Amino acid sequence: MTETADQLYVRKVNTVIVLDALRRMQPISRAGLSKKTGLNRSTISSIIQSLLDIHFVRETELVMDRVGRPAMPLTLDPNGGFAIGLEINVDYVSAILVDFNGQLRRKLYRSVNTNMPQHEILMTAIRMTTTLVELGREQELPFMGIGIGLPGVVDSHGGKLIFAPNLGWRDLDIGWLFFNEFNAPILVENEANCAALGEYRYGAARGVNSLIYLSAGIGLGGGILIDGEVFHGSQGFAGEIGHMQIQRDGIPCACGKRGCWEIYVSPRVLIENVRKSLQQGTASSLTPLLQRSEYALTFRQILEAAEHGDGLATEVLTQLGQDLAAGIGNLVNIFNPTTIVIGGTLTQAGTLLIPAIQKQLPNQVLAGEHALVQLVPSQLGVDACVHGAIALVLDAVMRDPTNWLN
Amino acid sequence: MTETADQLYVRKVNTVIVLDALRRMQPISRAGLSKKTGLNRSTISSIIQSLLDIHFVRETELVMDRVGRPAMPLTLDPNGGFAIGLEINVDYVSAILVDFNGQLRRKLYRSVNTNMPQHEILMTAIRMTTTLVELGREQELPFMGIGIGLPGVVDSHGGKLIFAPNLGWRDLDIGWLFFNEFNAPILVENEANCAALGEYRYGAARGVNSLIYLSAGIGLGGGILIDGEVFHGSQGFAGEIGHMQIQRDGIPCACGKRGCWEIYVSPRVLIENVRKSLQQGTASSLTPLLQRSEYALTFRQILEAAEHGDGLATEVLTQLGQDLAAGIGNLVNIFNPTTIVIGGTLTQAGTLLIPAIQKQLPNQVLAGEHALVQLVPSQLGVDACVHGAIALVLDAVMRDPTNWLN
DNA sequence: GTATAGTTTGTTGCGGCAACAAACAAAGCT
DNA sequence: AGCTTTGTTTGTTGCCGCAACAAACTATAC
Repeated sequence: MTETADQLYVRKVNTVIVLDALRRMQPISRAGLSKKTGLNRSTISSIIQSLLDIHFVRETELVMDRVGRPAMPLTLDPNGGFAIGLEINVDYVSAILVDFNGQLRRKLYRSVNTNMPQHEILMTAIRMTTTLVELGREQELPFMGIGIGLPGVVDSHGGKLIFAPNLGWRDLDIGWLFFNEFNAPILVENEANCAALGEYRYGAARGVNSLIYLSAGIGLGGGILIDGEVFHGSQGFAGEIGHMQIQRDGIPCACGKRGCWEIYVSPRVLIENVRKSLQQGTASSLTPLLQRSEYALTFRQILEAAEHGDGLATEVLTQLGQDLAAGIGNLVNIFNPTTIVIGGTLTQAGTLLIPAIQKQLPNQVLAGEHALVQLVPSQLGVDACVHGAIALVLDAVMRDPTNWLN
Repeated sequence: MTETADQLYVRKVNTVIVLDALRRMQPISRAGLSKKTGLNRSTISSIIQSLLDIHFVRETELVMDRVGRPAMPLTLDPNGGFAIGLEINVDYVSAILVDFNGQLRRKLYRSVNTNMPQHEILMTAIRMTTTLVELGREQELPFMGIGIGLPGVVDSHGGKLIFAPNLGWRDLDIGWLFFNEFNAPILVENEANCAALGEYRYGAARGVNSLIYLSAGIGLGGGILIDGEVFHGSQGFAGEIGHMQIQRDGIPCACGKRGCWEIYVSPRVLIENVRKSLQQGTASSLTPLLQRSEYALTFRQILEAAEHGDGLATEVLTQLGQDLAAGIGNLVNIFNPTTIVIGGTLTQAGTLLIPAIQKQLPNQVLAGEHALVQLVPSQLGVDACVHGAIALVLDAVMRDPTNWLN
């Protein structure tokens, strides 16, 4: 049974249109909103009045720069409420408090590791969230909800974590857990999807409503946005682009297949390969680093070596670029997105790799130059996920403000 | 500027809901519609009256099978209008006339070939369409539009063909051409997308609103439906799954890359491979066929040979199954669709290959058994495209009946 | 066989609500 | 003073939900 329409529905639709226009074009006057949305001035006035009543919108200072009666600019009211964005990842938990107008108010960060038992990590996350909730309450702001980003397969509709291989977690009803604790809307989403949403709302792909976020670190995750909405597939398992097979008889992957994309482009695997080459005696400026400590080699060091002309580093990174281009080409052929955001550890390689891949792409894509894709490095970095989590909460409120009116 | 809501919009939304419910559940009474949609009986009565007026709906015979006042069953009225579905392909042009209730009234088919100049093929298509339009007009039905399916990259928004490699056509404003000729709505779409829509509305995947249609013949095309809508990507180039690279150092493809999926699974390439093996003297029950004529070998013959236990045919088809499974696995990891429809020439291999692939898929998919995908052979065969073209037209009318009311 | 009760369908009139149009007040600019 | 633009007020229009009602049938008792 699809949602039927009546007067209440009309009001809701128009309120959402006004809120969205306001968010994107603030500050803007009632008359301006009327022009932008096509709604009558009197209608705008009425809707704005409802939004003023609940502190979703506030008036600022009259501006008298033109002929005619001066306009009263409106903005989203920071005092409308607050949302919390939370990311539980393999080596850290991060949480932020953001007000209704999208301003960051507080940020918390704690290191964790996979040796810690599940409940300890969860308790850490809950404590951090509690701190932020109390902070928001002190400022007398309504609490709008918590967005949670997790590194695994998520049933975002049911608010459950299905499987997080790198955490070693399985079948955890985290939505229920947090709802019991905080009694507010809880929105759970895959980490890469969150990051995609974050870059779309506040980062490198602002306003680009068809994008793919590549989250390369330990594995290779993908967040897909179509029409500004996270793409889940029919059961919520979409976006596992890291295990796209690009070499049928390739290197075995932990997933059981061979030649998965992530084996060729994951920074972790790349570091491993460099280490092996060094141990086999390949000459490189990186050799001393490895001798100093077993775990010294980082992706950044390899990058710097390449920038200084090191042969091994350059070779490995060139190969990485080609492997990245192959997979990205496949994605473009399949999705034809406007933008691809390179996130995770790979972001660091942005300036070095992106131009090379960008140049190579037309050869990888059937539509050639027609299918213009913009490759950009992540702008929010590790914060992309928590900001996306915030967007989950605020979007939900903006899309259905009914519960908040009156 | 998003579409704002007012009373007219309310009426439109509810009319669409009623039409859709009616299409799916006909015959159904006003009271039944009220229960199914949640709209009040009086509202349903009012909307149905408008639809009766324009012959979109008709009343049938009272049924008196239960207690209470007998119900008046309603159906879509075939006399509401007619649509034409057209497919211009490499070796044939096909056109059908269908009434508003989806009933096939007439079907035309003509062989063409790539030696014919573009304008001759177009004239053939226009003549066939003219015949059908006249037929519809004779029956005094309103003309609702023409859907056109083409084997190439299409700008469906602008109604233009961008590039059709197998036809050798490029930059053809076919929407404008047909609009000038017939002065009715013209909807242009890629052939595989049309077929996907056809199977979704009338064929093997009825009601499954997340599906991928694999159109394997000369190349390998893909039609993607998300939420029952054709997925175009940001510029309309999405769905080129045939040129997904599954073997980075694989066989060179006509597109310039190596190891594209379609080289491994296209029936045409498969036949070529069998022919080469035979010429190199591999023992097989197919050898006599090849000796009879250079062009005798068909996909069906290879299938039949395999069914009779021929070694070469079995080997080649087993390999095909594995290659299909690899690409399908990638697609499932990326899209997690409910259903994948195997169309084109490959349909014939359905009973032989599908069980094998289905069994192998959990190994190819990260979510394993969780991501349930149903593989089914095409039901409409070569007619899938024209039926999808019809759906394009009828869906457009059903989604915005405003122009037809009054 | 007839009368009465009960059920379901579809229609009608009314109230409420939201958007729109038009008229108007406010407050500046030229 | 006239013009321009903003925002409010008032009256109108159209649609949906609600509740009452008529219509038309079945069920059941006598």
